[in-house]
Amino acid sequence: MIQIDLKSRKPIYEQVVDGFKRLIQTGAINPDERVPSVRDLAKSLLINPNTIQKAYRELENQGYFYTVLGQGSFVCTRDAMRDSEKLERLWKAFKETVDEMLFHGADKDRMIAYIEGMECGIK
Amino acid sequence: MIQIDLKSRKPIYEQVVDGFKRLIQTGAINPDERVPSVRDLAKSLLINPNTIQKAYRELENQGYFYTVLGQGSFVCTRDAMRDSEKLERLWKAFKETVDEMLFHGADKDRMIAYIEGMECGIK
Amino acid sequence: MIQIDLKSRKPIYEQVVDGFKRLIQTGAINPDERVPSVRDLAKSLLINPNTIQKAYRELENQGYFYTVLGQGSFVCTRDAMRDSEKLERLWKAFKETVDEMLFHGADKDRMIAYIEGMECGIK
Amino acid sequence: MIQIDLKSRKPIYEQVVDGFKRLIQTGAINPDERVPSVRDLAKSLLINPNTIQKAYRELENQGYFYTVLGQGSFVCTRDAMRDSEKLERLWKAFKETVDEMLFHGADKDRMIAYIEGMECGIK
DNA sequence: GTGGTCTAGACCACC
DNA sequence: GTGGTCTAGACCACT
Repeated sequence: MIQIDLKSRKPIYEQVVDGFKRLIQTGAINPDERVPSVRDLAKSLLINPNTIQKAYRELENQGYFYTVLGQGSFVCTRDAMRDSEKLERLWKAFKETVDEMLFHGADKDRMIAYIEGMECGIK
Repeated sequence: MIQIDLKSRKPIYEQVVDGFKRLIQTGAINPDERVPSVRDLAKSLLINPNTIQKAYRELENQGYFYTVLGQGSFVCTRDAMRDSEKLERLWKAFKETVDEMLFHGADKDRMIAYIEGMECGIK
Repeated sequence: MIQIDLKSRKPIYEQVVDGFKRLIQTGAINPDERVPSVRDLAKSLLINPNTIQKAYRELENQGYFYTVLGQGSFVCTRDAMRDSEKLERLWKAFKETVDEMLFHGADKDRMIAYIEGMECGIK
Repeated sequence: MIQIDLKSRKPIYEQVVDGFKRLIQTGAINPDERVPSVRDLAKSLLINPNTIQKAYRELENQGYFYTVLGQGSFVCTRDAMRDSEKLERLWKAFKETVDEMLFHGADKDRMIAYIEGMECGIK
């Protein structure tokens, strides 16, 4: 389900976080769906459970997961994830990236095409 | 010239790197123009010279600066900066950001408008 | 009768305990009234009976319930609930909360108004 | 500076968090003041550094601390701490505590007197 | 079974 | 020197 690159400079727990965000965004896992237990995922990824727990905690802080004690972790519903502060940060990153791409000669039309071609995520 | 936010989680040397990229992209400094010496910049930003040194080395590696021994550092010409590998990384970042923004309900039109409104740089 | 939020970080058994305290304080259930059996409540709340059992034991320990073997659990009379130790704990929690609220700019008058507006319970 | 009760049921890292909140609220430490390094505090409290780090990270998430890489952690300015969501949670806790206190016969006037006697924290 | 806490100790990046 | 990451393994609370 999730790919980890041990050689990457990105911390493992962040890779796990980003991996789950992706799965959620693409609809591969749905709201209120249960995610693997900390121990199970740790075992299947050959990673220390503490590292997974850190990732899960981060996902909880960022509003993607919620936890039921003794039962496991679950994906939040989409409205629980709304967060204007988060969008603001994304806008900043978006602008910086776009600026740099255009400076290096990236194709505007291709960029726009990508945006237009994406599903909005709302089904 | 360059703003440093000590409270940011972004390493200072990265802030310096990004700051120079921005100055170059906006045309605030031009190809073959001389940039401040490591010591001077360090003094004016109240930052350890080692940190500036690291930033300059990074800018050299990324093709933005070149150094003439005994003379200082200079901004590269634009063709020297072309780098398909860099563009590829930017595309990846662009797609990830766009995906996450759309998932969180960002406005497509506003994103496209931003891209269209930007100057393409010097042609 | 009692609302359980599985997503809350508060343990379920604590939510049950607090729920009963609330029912007792508001007068929704009265001294010597019988409360549902462990099994019944577990079934109606869709919760493991062990969890309810733990909640009832806690309510007994805190002086809110008493149990008659073979007959079920009942609400204690109010005098049985007096407990200076408990009040002391509440005072500590009260002070801590008030301090933090004031620090974060909460409105004193609104706080006082709330206290004044509350019924003192049965005298 | 901070008292830890190893016997308490409250996790150590939470005790550290609450301890610092208290120091900040009482003005014992001030905005932009540096707090002890993770290692130093761990050594002086005879606690594992990881536990302290967890506490510091929590304080950062809650908006009380900020961190400068390689320099240490610092207390945030008061306006950085404003957070309506936090105040809402505190109000809920306040009401619950007040209700239970009144039910158990606590003295309204003493409660009000406590609130009125407190400094607002704004100096 | 689940997640949560804590320890001991290693290694890295940043300043 | 600073904080950040990761591991290995123990113990506890909740369901």
